[in-house]
Amino acid sequence: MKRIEGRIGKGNEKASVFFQKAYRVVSQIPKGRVATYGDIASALGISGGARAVGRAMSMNQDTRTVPCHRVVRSDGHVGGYAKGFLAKMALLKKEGVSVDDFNRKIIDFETVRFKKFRKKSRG
DNA sequence: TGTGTGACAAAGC
DNA sequence: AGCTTTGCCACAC
Repeated sequence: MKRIEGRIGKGNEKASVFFQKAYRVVSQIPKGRVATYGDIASALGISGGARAVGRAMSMNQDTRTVPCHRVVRSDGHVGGYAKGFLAKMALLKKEGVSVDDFNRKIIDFETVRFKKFRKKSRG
């Protein structure tokens, strides 16, 4: 966990353990795939704590350490982004995820949806 | 200890 | 199909 711990320290020293775990789960999302806040929360062990996850994402300023842009809403909406949903859609499209610029929603959401999270990074 | 907030989620109209 | 309301969690004051 120290790996991320150091990264988070980059202006986010207030990050709690819960946040660090959230970042770790999000970082598990492979390229070209997306996940929902609820799934992230569930992976962390808190079902219904989607909002808490959202907070963790918002708190994260290092978009390079954590691919928070791969986290979208359960309804397929791209959701928000520290840099703006525009940047979020751009990143997703660059990775191969089809996004609707008009409705700002993920195309084939259920297809690119990644929910094969693991509780421990040890595999 | 209690209240307010936020990149959410599900239900109701 | 779209908006509004309520519920949830963890954090900050």
